Amino acid sequence: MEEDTGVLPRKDDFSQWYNEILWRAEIMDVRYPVKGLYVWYPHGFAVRKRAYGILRDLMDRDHAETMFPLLIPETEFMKEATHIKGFEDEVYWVTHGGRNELDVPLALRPTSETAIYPMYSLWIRSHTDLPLKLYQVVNTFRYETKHTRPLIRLREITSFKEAHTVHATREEAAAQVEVALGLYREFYDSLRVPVIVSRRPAWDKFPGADYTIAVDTVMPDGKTLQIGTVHMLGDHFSRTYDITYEDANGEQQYVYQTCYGISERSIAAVISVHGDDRGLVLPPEVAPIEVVIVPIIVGKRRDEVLSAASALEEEFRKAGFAVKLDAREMRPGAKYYHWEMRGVPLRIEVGPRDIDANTVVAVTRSGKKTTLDRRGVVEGVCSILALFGEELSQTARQAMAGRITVAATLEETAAAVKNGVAVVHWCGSQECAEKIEAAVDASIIGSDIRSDLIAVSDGPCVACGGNGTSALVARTY
RNA sequence: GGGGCAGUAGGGUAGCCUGGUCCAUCCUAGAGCGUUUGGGACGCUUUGACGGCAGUUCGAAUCUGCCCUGCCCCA
Repeated sequence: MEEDTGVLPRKDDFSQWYNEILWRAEIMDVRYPVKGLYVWYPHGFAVRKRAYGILRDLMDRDHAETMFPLLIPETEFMKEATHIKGFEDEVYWVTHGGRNELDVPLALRPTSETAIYPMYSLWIRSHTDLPLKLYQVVNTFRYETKHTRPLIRLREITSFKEAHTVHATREEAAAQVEVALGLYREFYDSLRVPVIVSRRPAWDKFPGADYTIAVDTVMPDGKTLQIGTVHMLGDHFSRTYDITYEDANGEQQYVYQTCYGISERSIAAVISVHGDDRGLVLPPEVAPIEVVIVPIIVGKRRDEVLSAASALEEEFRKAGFAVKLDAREMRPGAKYYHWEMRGVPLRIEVGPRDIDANTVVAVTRSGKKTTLDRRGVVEGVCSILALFGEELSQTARQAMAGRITVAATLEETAAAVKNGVAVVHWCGSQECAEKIEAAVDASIIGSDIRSDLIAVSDGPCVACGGNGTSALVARTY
């Protein structure tokens, strides 16, 4: 007997599952012949489009969208020392125009600080120009030497949403960090992806930042995935790029800056957190098709069923749903599997029995079956989808909660990180961090934890016994 | 960064060590025709490949070299 799950590996085998679902659900094609660059299938890109629509709407509340060039002259790129150190090993350089060598090599942006800030220096004159909050959604390039992986570790990040804000004071900039974190929380709430927010250790912060606060989620194999970062840049870059404003007293002052970003790792998170053995499970908010209508065509009532299905489609379309009528010449079961693999949240079935009874059958991606009265079907579907989204949030949240373990000893920590995230007490020293990391084969990913799933407390450092406070230890992507 | 395994049609595999035929093979793959359709339909016909570049050879999926790509494990 063939298994009904088809050929998708079980999600328990997460790595295999992830590799396969990407092409079976038509998210990414890995066969592009350059390492670390992958192709978005239209369906994957449609998910991206909706997710980034949400992100843009959030940013547009008080940021303006812009677009800076991909190429950065070496002379600008090399100005900020710590920033360069963080990126120089993974920068692609354009050295030729045609056959001629360029006088000044051009970097493909690994991130855009060095492209944007020289322009900020020109644009910002007075305190009335502040605050300035811009963002762009662009591709960036990093010559990754580690194992590349679609959507997760890329040489071309195709979907980097980066925001760059400028403020008159350090306090304002610090406040903006909190605003950004709030936006990112909202974004991931919409994607139904639970997150943990924490401050990265000093050695793991963004090159050139005062501090970095990261947004992580936990993948099904227990490793954490960083899916957003917010950086307090202080005045490091403004001193390097000479970004100053004239204050109310007529004095020149350096500005304070922040930057923060989200990439297509957000899509990897949606896929991985919600997907199951049958394929993708998409929250209605990001599903390119929210409702698929499958007509149950039986012999002589074919035309009758098809026109009933078309009428339904039209009704959903008018109500604003992303709806698809699947009128292909296939058996209904084959269509169910097809759309389940692609993550469609709700399937509507209409057949002769429904026409006779004046009903339709609605089945969610989680398998919940409801018979709806044909009249008021749109309202019925609305509430089913809203509930389905809520359930995704709850399920994902519980799954993440189950992967967080408080650990009091190194042995407990080592056991905890095999399943997910360990919460330990840590004194904050790099020496102890290294001890812990060596002992448990995982990394300190952050302290100053902000998560309603984690109670923060003080206690003896798990490595040295000195005064410590809660920190996260995990294996990471 | 280190190590290993692998690339054969849309997908999965055999063949390779030991070079050669008339034909690879399976599929939830493609095209066509017919009968079907409330959880992956069936029959018949048919299409299509050896990752790339060079080399050895009368002849290369198979041998040699280089390159590219993917996956797994370790740092």
